[in-house]
Amino acid sequence: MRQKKQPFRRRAPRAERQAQILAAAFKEFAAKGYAGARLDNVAKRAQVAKGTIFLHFRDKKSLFRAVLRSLIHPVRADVETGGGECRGEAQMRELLSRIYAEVVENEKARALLRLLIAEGEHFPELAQIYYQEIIAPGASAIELVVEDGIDAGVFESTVARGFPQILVAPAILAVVWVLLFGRRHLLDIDAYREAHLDFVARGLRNTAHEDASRTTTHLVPGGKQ
Amino acid sequence: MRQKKQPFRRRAPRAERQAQILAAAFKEFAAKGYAGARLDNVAKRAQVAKGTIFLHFRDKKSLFRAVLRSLIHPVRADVETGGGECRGEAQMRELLSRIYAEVVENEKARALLRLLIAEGEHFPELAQIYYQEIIAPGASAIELVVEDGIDAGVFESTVARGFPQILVAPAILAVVWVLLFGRRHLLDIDAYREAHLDFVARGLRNTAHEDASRTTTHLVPGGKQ
Amino acid sequence: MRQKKQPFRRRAPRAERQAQILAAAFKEFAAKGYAGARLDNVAKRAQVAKGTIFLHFRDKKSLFRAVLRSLIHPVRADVETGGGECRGEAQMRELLSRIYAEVVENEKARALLRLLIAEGEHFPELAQIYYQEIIAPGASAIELVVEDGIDAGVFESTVARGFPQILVAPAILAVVWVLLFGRRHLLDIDAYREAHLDFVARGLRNTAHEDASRTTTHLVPGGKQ
Amino acid sequence: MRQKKQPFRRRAPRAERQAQILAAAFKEFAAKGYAGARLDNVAKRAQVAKGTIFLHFRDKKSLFRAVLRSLIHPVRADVETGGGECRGEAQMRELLSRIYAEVVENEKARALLRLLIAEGEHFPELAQIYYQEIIAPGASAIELVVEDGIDAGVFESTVARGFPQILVAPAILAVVWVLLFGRRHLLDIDAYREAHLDFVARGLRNTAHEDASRTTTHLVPGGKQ
DNA sequence: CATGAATGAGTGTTCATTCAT
DNA sequence: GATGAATGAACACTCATTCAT
Repeated sequence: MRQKKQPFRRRAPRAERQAQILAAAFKEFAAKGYAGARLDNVAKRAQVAKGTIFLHFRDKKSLFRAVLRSLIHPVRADVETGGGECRGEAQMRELLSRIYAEVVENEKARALLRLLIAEGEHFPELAQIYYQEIIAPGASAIELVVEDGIDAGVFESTVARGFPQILVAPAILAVVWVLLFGRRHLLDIDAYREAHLDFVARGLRNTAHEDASRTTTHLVPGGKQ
Repeated sequence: MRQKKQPFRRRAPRAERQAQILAAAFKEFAAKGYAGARLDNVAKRAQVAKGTIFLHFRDKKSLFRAVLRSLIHPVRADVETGGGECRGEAQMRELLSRIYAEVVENEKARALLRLLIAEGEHFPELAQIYYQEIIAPGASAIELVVEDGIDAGVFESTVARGFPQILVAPAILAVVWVLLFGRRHLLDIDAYREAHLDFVARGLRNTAHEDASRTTTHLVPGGKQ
Repeated sequence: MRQKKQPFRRRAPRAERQAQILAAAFKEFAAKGYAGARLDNVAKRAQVAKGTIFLHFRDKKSLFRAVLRSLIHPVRADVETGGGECRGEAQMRELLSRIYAEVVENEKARALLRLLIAEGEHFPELAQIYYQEIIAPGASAIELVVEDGIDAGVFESTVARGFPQILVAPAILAVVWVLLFGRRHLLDIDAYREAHLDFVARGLRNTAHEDASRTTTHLVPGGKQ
Repeated sequence: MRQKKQPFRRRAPRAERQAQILAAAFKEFAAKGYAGARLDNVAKRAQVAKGTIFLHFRDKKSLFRAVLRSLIHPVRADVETGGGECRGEAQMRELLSRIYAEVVENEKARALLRLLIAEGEHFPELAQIYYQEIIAPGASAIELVVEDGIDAGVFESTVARGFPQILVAPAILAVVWVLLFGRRHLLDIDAYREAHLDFVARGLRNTAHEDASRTTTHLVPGGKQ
């Protein structure tokens, strides 16, 4: 908290400089795509000389890779921070709500998806990393909740098995929607999320089981926006 | 000043030439994105001189717009060709199956979505057209089936109302999945589609109603691919 | 004068077509210069297909040459149409006035000069033709009047001899002025011409001679425009 | 994507580089006109990479403007460096002689005039600058000398008033002559100048005044060239 | 003859990358 | 290390010229 008296360094330390550039590059790539981005602009945004970029990154491709990697990791961290203690429908609702908060309503996560969709073919290892770091853990988390619910008898056993994607799909659609239509055809995300959660709950619910879980509906916080 | 060699010219009707160029441009744009595409390559692919492109399209942007428009319209046509005579679950299954055939398993439709996600911000009118021609009619079609099912008493009335997107979302996720992971993490589309249809059916079904519609399951053709 | 009933030809006869193109090309070259002119525009202005130009002229250079030649000849004709019967100052005034009418106040003649100044180095034979057809005869005409005036004792013998250009120079300056400043710094051509004529008259006048010629001042018509 | 060879770079101070490019561009524009000039050639002449031009000038137009401006200013400076102390005819002779030295016999000034005549319509602000910096001051200088001569009684008051252009016109004609005919029809500039000065002197001289000023004739240096 | 679609070398301009300072 | 001037290959786009129709 106290102001240090600039101990020794003339400029920002290496890591800080790198972070500056990454942040600037993210903005530029997100706005223009890989091919459309100009390193001149990145430098300007980072308040750094153009040549400096090349001291930290071999070339434009490396910079792009570094940017995407730097976007993937924090999302992953978010995904991993564990869930609460509840089970069944409530747990599923909580999990999906976290996905809304951390992906759908997170501009960086949306930009990441856009860049991966747009350029993924030319940077297959990034899609791979994304899969390993985000998709696979996410899918596992969902499957875990489903299995647990089945074990507990509150979820029907046969539905959507093997395809946890089906349960998150509406969240992904929401991301795509925002990417495509942005401010033009606004989606009421809070209402949409609730509809999604209800639909999933209904789809999973074991109809043979006594209908107690229903009561937990809407107990999920509304999201920040 | 300027010398010519052997122009080797063949006159094709205007529309044909234009179609050639559009097809070539589609491939190039789909492969490289807007900024990454090279008109040189488009010309090569179309077996046409570079200058010829500009005889048919004012500039790169116009060509891009024309390509996307030419992709949107056939999809729209597909969406419009009406469904069969059934109602309720069977009709919903048929409708969603058509979406799989025409969007998920249609490379052009996937490429269209990729390009719109990638460049939509720079060509907002294209996203708008896409919305009007594809999204809005698609959503209406789904809502119609839902309303009809509710009227017939076979669908629960309260679920996913106002958000038909939720019902198609898994199909869109499949598209995104293919765009992101392509051959790397193959999705068993046929199985996925069935899981999706079952889940939707389950989610919509009016549990108070006698359970007859279930029998129609799996009557849908497996898709081409 | 009577309308012929289109004897046989389908299109304009060759010479007429050629004249159309020349007229159009003149406008385009005058407006844009040689390098800046576009044959597409020439064709449009001539209401002819682009290819047609090449049926009448080998290439752009030939067309340019033909245009300038077609401009030079009529001016030459104008210069040659003989003068009146007067001598001395009155004759000089008449001669210079004709130059104003035919060169300074003639848009085509001005455009010709501009094109020759601009491109003359690349088309030396055109400057040569211009010299032979316009400059040399013009200079001779002036010298003739001067010699005649000297013989008649009304002009001083030693002045401006060998350099008839000096006497016309203000007219040329007027052309250059219009080319440079056009509507921006309008020259009152009528007043300017009179000042020029007066100055020349004064410069030539034999002061030993009785001052009778002075009376002819301003008897020259004021020019059209 | 893009590979570099051996950049062989030498850093010159910004102004020096700019001057290199301007000088090269002047040569190219003077030789080919605006539209005919090739920036490739400019770069070659300046021994600079093509891209370097755009580091110093936004585009071809800007470069052209900068070239013309850089030509106008020194001429202006020349025009301004004041005259001697003499008056009347001698002063007029000195003034006109300076115009010969600085405009007629100065290749850059001639090229400037050619470019302005050729392209002035497309760069009206340049003609305007030329007017303000060169034509207007030049005209004023001449008028000053004329007025002064009239006040001193050595010049006739009514002649060429309001049109100082008439007095310089032969010098401008000489420029145009050189531009049109160059080496083909050489003008003996020294003799021409003397004829011009004599003619002007004669035209201005107050015949009522005692004829003393005549003695100053031919005291003017012959010009360099 | 006339047309105008087609050609492709050649333009102005950009921008990732290098390197002298 | 940091800078930003310099590079030049690569790009979008032009336009004189050709020739099948």
